[in-house]
Amino acid sequence: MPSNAEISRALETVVTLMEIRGDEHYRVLAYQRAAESVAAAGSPVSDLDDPKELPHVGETTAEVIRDLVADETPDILDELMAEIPRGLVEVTRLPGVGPRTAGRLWKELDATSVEEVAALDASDISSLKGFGKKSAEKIVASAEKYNSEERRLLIHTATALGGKLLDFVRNHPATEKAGLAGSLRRGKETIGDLDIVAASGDAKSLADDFAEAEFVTDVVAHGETKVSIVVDGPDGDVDVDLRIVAPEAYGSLLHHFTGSQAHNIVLRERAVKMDTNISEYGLAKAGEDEREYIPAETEAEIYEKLGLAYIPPELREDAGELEAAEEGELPRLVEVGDVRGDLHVHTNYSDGKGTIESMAEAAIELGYEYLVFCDHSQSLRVANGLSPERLSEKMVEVRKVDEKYGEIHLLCGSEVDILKDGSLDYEDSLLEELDFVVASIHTSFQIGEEAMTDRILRAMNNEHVRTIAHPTGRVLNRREPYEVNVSRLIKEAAATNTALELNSYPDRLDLSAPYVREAIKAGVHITIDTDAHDESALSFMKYGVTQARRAWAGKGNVVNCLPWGEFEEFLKSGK
DNA sequence: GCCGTTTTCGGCCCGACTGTTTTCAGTCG
Repeated sequence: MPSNAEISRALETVVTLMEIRGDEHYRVLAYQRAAESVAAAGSPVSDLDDPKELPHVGETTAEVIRDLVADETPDILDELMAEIPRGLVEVTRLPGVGPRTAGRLWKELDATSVEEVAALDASDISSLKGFGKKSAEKIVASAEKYNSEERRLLIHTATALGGKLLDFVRNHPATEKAGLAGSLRRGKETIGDLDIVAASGDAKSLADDFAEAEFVTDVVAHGETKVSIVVDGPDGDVDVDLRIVAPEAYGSLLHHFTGSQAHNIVLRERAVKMDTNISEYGLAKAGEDEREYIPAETEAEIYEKLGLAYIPPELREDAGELEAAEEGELPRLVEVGDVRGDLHVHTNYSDGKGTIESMAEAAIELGYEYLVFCDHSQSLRVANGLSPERLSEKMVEVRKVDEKYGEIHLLCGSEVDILKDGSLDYEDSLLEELDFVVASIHTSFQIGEEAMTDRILRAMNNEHVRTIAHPTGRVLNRREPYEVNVSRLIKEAAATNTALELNSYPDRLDLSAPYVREAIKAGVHITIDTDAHDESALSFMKYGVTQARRAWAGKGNVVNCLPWGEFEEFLKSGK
């Protein structure tokens, strides 16, 4: 069954091919919005009775989605692919090349792929009407260095890089206020490019100095209020946009550049109905020729003027947040400060670097009330998994160290492997002695969706298993999730009172936010764990919390937000 | 192609920057 992401990507392909063909703008836009709706949907569209339940999906796009769900090629896609070379989709990804340009390169110069564009002579392109020498050379050069491997920044890398660039902007004498916006501020698990917004009475001097800063490797655009540059990231080029407005419009700009685009569009459509236009400069009375914007210094003013509760950045995806804000039904989102403990950390008993003491002391520093040590189980040799004997020894040591610290409760658990047949890597009698059991998969990934799903369901039905760690096994930028039916996992988790983990490691963040949202709707509890293998990784908790916020989670949905007394009850009461 | 607090037809968010242009189309977010 194709995932929402796969369905959305297929719709995006339809969009690009239609654009190249030159279809009517609003028809293309309709498919674009359908693609975004699918991507933002809180549960698999394959589970819906009718895709038309999604916003911006009508009868025509619903039929396309039905075909995609059934793994069939929709007529529109068949038709487009017969007409337009598929390779042109990739050509439109070249910087500065859009569907129009790609279409002309194909029709007038017979180039149907990035490779063929790279092989063109710049003079051939510049001989076409409307192209000059400069743009021709740019197109060929970007095709030559094009790398099809799209690597997005992981959230901790983007946070660090964005912080460094933001420091430069904040330290500039012309800057009054500045911040990070875009998908990083919305907390998306991976980030394509960085957006920085600034308030200044002297935009030009800030823009000029930013374009000439030492970290800049290329200047893509450089105007009075907007600068686009390229910097060196850990995995190659990273695009960065800086946008500057007057201080009194800072809230308007921050909102505009935080997005998402889809959120901004529905918000602005709402504003138009209220006779108001919204832009990065403020709010204006609709219909005026010369719009006079009344700037908003804070984002809150914008929502207030539209009769909406303030919508946190993590929710701005056009996924029902406007309706909830209107009804006053936005959840109070979980915060890092709500977290009382970490239920999944490793020590040097298995493959961690820290000791029981050093991890405990780091957890005390964070103000936690409890910490659960979950080292690997015996069959996971590569991670130095614990034999039953060593696990018993560890249990004794944890109890001993626990007495040493009055500030925190130390518990002994295990991250027990779910074996290929769904049985667990320790006997029940041993699991029973543990305070907390996390179960997860580290081997035999390729057994197919049916077998994988059954395997995990069986583990959930073990009375000692309290949560399933990194339930889909994805490693961002490195490994796709194994094939598994997450909706079935969620239903069984609800039925067996098993929690699901939101693993905070920046390259996992698994479960992903849309699934966590589905789980919460089904009444499943979430554990937000760091899976820390050393003391410093305990701080990854903030990334897990951010994803939980994107999933509309409040602290009531998160097991490890329980204060110690209630968590102790939770442990004792069993499943 | 989608959608409805004037509408089942006629609208559809808003603006910056570039290159090649004498007024704007294309791209991007």
